[in-house]
Amino acid sequence: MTGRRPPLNPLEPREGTLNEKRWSEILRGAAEIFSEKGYEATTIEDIASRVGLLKGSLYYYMENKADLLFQITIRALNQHLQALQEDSGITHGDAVSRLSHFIDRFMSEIECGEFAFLGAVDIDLRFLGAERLAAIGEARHQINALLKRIIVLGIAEGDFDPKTDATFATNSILFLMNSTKKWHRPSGTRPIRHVAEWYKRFILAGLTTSPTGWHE
Amino acid sequence: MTGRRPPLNPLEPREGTLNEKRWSEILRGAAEIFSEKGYEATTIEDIASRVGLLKGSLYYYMENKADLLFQITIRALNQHLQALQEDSGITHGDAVSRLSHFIDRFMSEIECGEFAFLGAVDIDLRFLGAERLAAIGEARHQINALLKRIIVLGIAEGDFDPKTDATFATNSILFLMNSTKKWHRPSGTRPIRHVAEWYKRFILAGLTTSPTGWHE
Amino acid sequence: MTGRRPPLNPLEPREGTLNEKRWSEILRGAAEIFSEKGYEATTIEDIASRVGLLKGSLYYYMENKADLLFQITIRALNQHLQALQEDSGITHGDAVSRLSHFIDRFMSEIECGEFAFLGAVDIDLRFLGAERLAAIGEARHQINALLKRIIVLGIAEGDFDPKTDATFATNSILFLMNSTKKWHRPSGTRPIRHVAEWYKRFILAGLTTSPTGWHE
Amino acid sequence: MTGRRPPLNPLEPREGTLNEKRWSEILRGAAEIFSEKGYEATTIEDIASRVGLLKGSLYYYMENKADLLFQITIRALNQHLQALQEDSGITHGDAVSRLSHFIDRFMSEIECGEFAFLGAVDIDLRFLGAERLAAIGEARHQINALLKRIIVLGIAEGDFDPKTDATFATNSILFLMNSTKKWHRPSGTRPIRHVAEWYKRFILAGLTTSPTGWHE
DNA sequence: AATGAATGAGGATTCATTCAT
DNA sequence: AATGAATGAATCCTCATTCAT
Repeated sequence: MTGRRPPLNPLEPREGTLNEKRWSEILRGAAEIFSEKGYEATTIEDIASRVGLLKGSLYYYMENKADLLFQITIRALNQHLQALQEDSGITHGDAVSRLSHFIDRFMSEIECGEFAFLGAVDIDLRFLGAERLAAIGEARHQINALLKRIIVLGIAEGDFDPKTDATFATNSILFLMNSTKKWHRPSGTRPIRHVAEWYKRFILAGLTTSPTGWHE
Repeated sequence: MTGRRPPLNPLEPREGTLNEKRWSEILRGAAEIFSEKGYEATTIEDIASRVGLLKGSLYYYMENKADLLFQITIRALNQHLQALQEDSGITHGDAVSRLSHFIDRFMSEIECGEFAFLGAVDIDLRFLGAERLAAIGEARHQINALLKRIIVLGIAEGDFDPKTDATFATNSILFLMNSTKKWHRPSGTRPIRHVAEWYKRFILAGLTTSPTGWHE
Repeated sequence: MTGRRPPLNPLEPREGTLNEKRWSEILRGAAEIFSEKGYEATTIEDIASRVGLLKGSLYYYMENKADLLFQITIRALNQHLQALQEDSGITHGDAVSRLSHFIDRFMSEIECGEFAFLGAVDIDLRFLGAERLAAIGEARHQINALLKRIIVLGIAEGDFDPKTDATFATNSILFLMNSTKKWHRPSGTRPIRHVAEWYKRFILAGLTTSPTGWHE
Repeated sequence: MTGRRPPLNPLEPREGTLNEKRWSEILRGAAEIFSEKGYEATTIEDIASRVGLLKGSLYYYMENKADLLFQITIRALNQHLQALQEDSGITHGDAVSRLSHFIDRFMSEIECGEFAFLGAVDIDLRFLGAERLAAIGEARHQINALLKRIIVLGIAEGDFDPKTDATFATNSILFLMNSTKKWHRPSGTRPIRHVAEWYKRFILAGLTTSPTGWHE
């Protein structure tokens, strides 16, 4: 319990120390503003006042601004990953069913995960150091790998077109879903749920072996 | 010829008056650096020195930094739009063929259009004023509408699943293609061309009426 | 016992009330860091953690940062002065012998006095208020006066060159010895002891009446 | 002629570019304030306003605050060194005469060199990077070596006590002279000139072979 | 005695922008 | 057309200090 601890491992999720609730509030507040105005355009003061603190006080909790960006991103990714890994519909059954569950779960995270709002903009991670970038890359990779395995499975099972490039497909699907917040403004008549349904139909049809091949 | 003109219409493409070649060089240089480091992280000095000028000298050509961002974006979009509109494969034939050509042309612009590199990052347009944002929105809308018309046509022709929401589909396809540069590092064995082929197969299969419906 | 007392006399050695051992530890720790990094570059947190306390806790013992600097300096000077005054070799005998003892004692304080390390750098006292500066000036003056008396005596006794300006000589000798730590890194082959021997020879020869005058 | 040049060689004396006169003014102003208040206590704004510029404008000339400290120090040392090297009285004749000239010249630099005032305080160089510290160390070493050669010569010639440790002697003499400004406040009756005379007598007597040895 | 939390006044540095030449 | 010089507002971060518990 010793004030801001020394710059130990820069990846340390910084748990268990300090007022953990405050820290979460700060991350949340920062994430909101980052997604509203972008990382660079966001001022430390912006964040502080959203949380009801003074500029300097934030430094009791964080190392620096980039720290915030990293913690937010890694938290969001990890929560996302965990949610996917814990969903038994994703880890059991045939590939078509798994993929369907994957899309559902992924979209529901995008809609109501703790850092849901982050999806609205690509936050620029270039401000992070190499080590931190790597940590984020790793988390992303895990999600990627999870999906890729499903696709490979589907090809093996004969449900997905064998000509499918699993890497292309994986990236396409992930970026497709991640782009949702950029164009979709949820409304009563077209909630995110509908988009998820559309994705399922579109993606599954796109991957599925066409009974009758098509031109080319 | 006449030095910097008064703050006319902020959308004015600023044609004629000034050394058009220089201006293009500047836009190009700026675009490169913007996509390398992001808009905010790019300094006027960065741009100036890439073009071989001194900071202050840039102001002979431009109004301000955001000006640059706008001009680059609008140019890129307009070129993109024009290329699509002038491609007769996109404006003639059945929807399946048109969409196929649309994807091809779009991807080839992404690969070798004047501002191709821009695709690698979402450049943040929040720095632009409302008026300029609107102009960009309009250009984007036109591309969007072009594609949407094809999809609506395909549904009418019975080639695309009638349950398809044209708006969802349009956005999906556009964002899908626009995300390419974010994950694809072109290499000898998997050039962008291959990705375009994949997109065509994936998207068309995704839209096409499944002869035998699928689960749900 | 009574927490931090009101801002009494800023020179008050703060005896009694508080845990004297802790206070000494703190002074010692602070002195070390001051001499390592300089006064300004040293943070309260640096000091606190060296003593195993938390930033805020230090204020239970001290008034403020400058307080620390003052207490350290005045302690060091007083110990120095006392050591010199209590050395009978310095207060008895002829001037040559007294000066020789003075140098020995002074150098041994520099080597192993409680605040020996302070000598390595001139600690900047400009952060102290006038009153405290005066107190330090007074302590220094006493040491100065002690030495000066010896020199005057030596001149009177005819051992030192009558043309000697006692003030110049006093300052020269004192600053000479005080500069030792700035250039001398003690090693097995040239311990501080050797430097002290050199000083004795050099200084005494420098002051002693030249049997045969020299040029000028 | 391109604005503040890139952080080339951090030792570059930064000559020939920019308004050289301004740069000198800035160095001079900074040096004055550094010696008045110390490096850390000096604000960039302090310096700027002494030169009649605004805070930010200083950065047109310098890299950062430490840059200033370095340039000042290295300039002062180099001027000092040059003055010593160009004085033929120092490079010709017997050691006694050379040393005498050395002291004279050195003291006159301290009195009226461009950065004379610097002598009043030991400026803390810990803020400089390793490379710069090394450059300064080198300059100091040259001065040191110059003096040391004279002393070695004197011993060889039989004028200086053969028991003299040339390193000890060199450092003593240099630090002795450098400490002058710390205690001497020039006045009509005791100008620096007198101190120089005293140093010559004291130092030469201190080094010279005592015709009749003394105790020990 | 000690701590965790907060404060707020600075201070260094950056940079878009201006403008006389 | 281009430049060198200057501006000044903005921003990140530091740190001595306070204080309720």
